[in-house]
Amino acid sequence: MNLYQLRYFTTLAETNHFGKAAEKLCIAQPSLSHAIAQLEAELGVVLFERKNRSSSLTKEGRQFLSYVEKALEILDSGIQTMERISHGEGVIELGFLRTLGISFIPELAADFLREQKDKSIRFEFHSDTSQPLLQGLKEEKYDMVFCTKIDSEKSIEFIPVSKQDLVLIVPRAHPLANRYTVDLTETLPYPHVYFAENSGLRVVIDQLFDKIGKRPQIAYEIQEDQVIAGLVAQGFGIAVVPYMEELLRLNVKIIQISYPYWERNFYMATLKGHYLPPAVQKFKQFVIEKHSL
Amino acid sequence: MNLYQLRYFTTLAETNHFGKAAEKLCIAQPSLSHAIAQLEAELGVVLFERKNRSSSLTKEGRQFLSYVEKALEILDSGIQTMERISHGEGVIELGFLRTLGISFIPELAADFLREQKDKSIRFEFHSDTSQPLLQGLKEEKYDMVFCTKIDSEKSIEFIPVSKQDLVLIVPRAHPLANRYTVDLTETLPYPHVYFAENSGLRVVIDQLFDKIGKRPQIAYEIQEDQVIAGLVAQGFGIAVVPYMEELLRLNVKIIQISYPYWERNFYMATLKGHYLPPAVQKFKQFVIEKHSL
DNA sequence: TATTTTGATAGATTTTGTCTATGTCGTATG
DNA sequence: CATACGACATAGACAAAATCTATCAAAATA
Repeated sequence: MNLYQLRYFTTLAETNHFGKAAEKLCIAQPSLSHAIAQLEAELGVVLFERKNRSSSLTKEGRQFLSYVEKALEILDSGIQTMERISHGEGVIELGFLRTLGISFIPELAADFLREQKDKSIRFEFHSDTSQPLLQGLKEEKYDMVFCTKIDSEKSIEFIPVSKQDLVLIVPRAHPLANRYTVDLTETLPYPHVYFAENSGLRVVIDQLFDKIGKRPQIAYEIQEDQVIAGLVAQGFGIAVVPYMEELLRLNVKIIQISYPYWERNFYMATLKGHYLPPAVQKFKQFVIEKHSL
Repeated sequence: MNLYQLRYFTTLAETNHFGKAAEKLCIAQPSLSHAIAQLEAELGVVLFERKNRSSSLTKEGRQFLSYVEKALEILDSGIQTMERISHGEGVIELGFLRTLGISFIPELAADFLREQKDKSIRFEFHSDTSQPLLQGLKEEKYDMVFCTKIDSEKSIEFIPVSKQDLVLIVPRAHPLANRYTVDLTETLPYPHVYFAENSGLRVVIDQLFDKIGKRPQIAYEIQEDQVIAGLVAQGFGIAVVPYMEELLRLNVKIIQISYPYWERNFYMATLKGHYLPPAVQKFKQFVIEKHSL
């Protein structure tokens, strides 16, 4: 049994006429006769009543038709879906760090969509910390994630796309406010608004202070970097935070940290050697060409 | 696209290994590779991730698989149904006159089923009058009907299978009770229990009385011949009814009608030159061989 | 009875599914 | 580090089958 026979069958069932159906199918009439005869032989059932003026489905033919129509309908919608995907349509499951969700990812996605006029690509956005993101990537929950690098992951391809410095922010009226750079040791006399335990950056900043062998006084512990910045602006303390555009709009002074040096790199991560759906492949190419460092 | 490719696809999706799947499918491994490659080319989508140790479905592959599995399941159940029908299984839609439903049809069906040990043939029974039965036959509502003949129906094949006499029944204590035959004229002095207007036999018996130029006195009008017989047994009148076995068990005397002569023939009717499902064909053959007159 | 219509049949041709043999790539192994 | 092996792809030959054109047979129409 073959698909084309089933397609011929449904067409013939519509027209009830071998000649007309063959014409509709763009084949010769004997081909259709042959195909239907073969189908009937295989099923052991007569599907059409060949009458003098026209043909018509038998009882079994009608019964079989209902199965075939349903099956073909499902199959065709599957084929259609695949063809849409192959033409670049599709959903890109994007994972990223919360920090990147503020401006980098939205701008990147918007840029990409602007360039892809006719294609209908949708993004699904998922923010999390690096560990779960990479786990999700390996489980194919995400097509692509933007996060920090973990060197032990041999099966993942990392392409650098963005970096972020850590800066000190202080209220405008603070003693350190007119400095351009500071050594982290100089911040120790002042109470800090600090990242909370469960925040991704807590570990990083702890390590930074470990390099100078001291920990700061902690006035408040907060998860969100934006909240930290807000508290600093209101004079609740000083803080080490990743640089973000938003800081410029707040009532804080931004000061470079001269020592210890630290730079945080962000990477686009995909499974190494793994097939990427066309839409994802396009997006990856776009990021490499326009936004990689 | 071909059916076999879809079947290969589902098998490969189960094993995730070209070699193993090919073995399961009883084909060579390159054939499978070729078939899948062709499917992928046609859909424009990569369905399998070929990895070093084993293969696995891509995201699109999983999506397509769900469609294909559903479609094949429906198609296969359709094929199975057809194959069962071709092996003689099936439902026979049987239409017949109510009269025949008392003993003739049940006995015929039981005889047939007794002879068809392993086959699972079921009957659907529908009783009606001749006109609607033949109409239903032409509309393929019934596969076969048992009724009286209508000569104008050129598209229907009638095969005689049973006949039935009209007899006079009277209560045991009736003046006519010890007669063996009567002329219908002799029944006119006595009140009749008569078939109602909408009964199939009313016309027939009216015509019978028209032959002697008179109509009887009507005491009661009833549709069902068995109810008529019951009323006669209880002394409500006399009646002309078709002969049935049941009459022997009632408290009535059965008397032949010597004049006018009348005989009612019953026929098995099928659409002329029309394809019959195997189960129906078998039953028709059985009736012709064992029960036709 | 001749003609038209409809579908089946026959034989040639082309397509395509399947096979065997071999190649390539990447991983394990000595 | 080279070799062997496992897993899939590729190439070319062969066989099966789907399509075509031409023709036939049966039934209905004129």
